[in-house]
Amino acid sequence: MPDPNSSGAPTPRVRFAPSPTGFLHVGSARTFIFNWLYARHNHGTMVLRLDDTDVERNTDASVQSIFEGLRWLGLDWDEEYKQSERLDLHRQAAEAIFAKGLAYRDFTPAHAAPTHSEVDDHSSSQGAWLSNPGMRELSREESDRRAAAGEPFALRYRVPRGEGRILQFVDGVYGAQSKPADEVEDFALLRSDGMPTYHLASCVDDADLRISNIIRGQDHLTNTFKHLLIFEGLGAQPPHFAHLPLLVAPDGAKLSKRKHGPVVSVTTYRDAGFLPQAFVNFLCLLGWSPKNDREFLTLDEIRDLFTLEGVNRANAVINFTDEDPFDAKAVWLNAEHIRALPVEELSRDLQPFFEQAGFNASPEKILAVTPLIRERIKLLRDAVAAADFFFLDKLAPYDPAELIPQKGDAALARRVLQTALEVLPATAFDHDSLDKALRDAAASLGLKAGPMFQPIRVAVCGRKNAPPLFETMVVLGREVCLERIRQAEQNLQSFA
RNA sequence: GGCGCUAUCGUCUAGGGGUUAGGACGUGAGAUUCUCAAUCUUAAAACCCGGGUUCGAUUCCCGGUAGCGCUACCA
Repeated sequence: MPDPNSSGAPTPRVRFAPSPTGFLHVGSARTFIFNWLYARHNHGTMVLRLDDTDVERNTDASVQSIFEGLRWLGLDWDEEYKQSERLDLHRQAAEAIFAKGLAYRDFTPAHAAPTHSEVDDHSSSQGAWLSNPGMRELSREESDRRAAAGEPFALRYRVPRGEGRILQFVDGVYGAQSKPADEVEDFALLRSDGMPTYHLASCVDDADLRISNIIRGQDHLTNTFKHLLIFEGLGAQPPHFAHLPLLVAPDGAKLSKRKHGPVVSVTTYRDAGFLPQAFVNFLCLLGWSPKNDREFLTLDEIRDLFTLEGVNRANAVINFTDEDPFDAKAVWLNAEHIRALPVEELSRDLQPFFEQAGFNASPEKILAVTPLIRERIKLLRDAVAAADFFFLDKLAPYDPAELIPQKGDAALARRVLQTALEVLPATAFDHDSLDKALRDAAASLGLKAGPMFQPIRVAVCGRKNAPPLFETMVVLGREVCLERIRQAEQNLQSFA
């Protein structure tokens, strides 16, 4: 294994190991991002591993969705594995642990063991469940005999008892962690159908793939003690662990598809017109800080600044409501990234949104429109509503009263439009010429800019709020502008 | 129930034994422009509670409370 570093220090290997039981979750995406940042910051290797040992819940659609999400984020990885293709390895490992006497067969029928809720119900019961009665003590002979007879069993780790053994590790985020082995239950390694559990498969693969740093959600913090035991059973050096604070909903609950809907899926952000770099920027700021008051950051900057020391320990709330599904800060960051994008690039990103809206939008036209709307949109999809009048052949119907400026009446509005109609045919359609011609016209009418431009703006755009008038007229062209102003003038006639 | 983790403005966070507790989003007010947006200025807004330690705690320690996690033959 060649080391690209000249320093001689081993290069870290990290992994992102999603289980394909649903779409790519924003929490998973963040875990992926943090792993990526750690890997790339340290010139290490990023491994993607599909943890698909739960045959019941895995789906191909989910695998597709996860890849789709990851590809959208624009972050790469170096190696790729599927846990389901490594079953033999897991079983061999289980066999080896069993052979060392570090695991035992538990013939208790599945579901016969007390569940969590049952333990809760029996408020009289003290402490945690540690093992099923009798199973740990079964003699090897009897165990072998029952197994040979075909009786189903789960394989459980024989957690050291009564030795006063303290399990410990130093977490990259949470610091020194320790727990008496006596408080760790005899967790399962193999299910009664012979399939490895998450704990086993995960550790075996981490060991086999020589993962040096495990960066994952804090929900695994206490599981780590079990994992330490498995690595020990494997005779492998445990990797370094770092746990990330969880992303939670505004009500403090863990994000879930069932409870919170599509806002937990990264494709929802993509479809709404988030830029991947903005989304990544936002997610990084949830639980991590560069500690220098900077918030708008490029991927390169984040990668350079990223350290585990900058990771926070408290859960982070991602804000959303039914009316407003996106965190305001995410939206703001997106607007910032939109404005930071070169016009050509932004206009390319906008194309699919215009197409989806059914507009006849050529790349040239979009390129011309982009600078006019780029400061007026927060999400890419906002462009459709912001720029519709550039692409529509016929303006959507609007209230002619809109044409009348603040302090004025229909007669004034008509005079403005008529004047524009007289002046425009002889005016060159560039910014400066329009500016001069229209301002001169306003002066001749004894009007200020506001009352002069407003009727024209509404006539041309079909609404009061729009991009700057002259730029807009240039893009629209003389014919369209004249036509729309004529139309507006007529609307006003019938209105008065 | 047991074990663990966490606790600074509404939210994301910086800070740390003595600070006017800093920044950002959002919100209010104002400035500016042909509207909107952007931009600028500005305002309101926080150290969970109780005990220690200390000359002095928001910061360190302990306890409480709350939230979250684990406590599955889910991951």
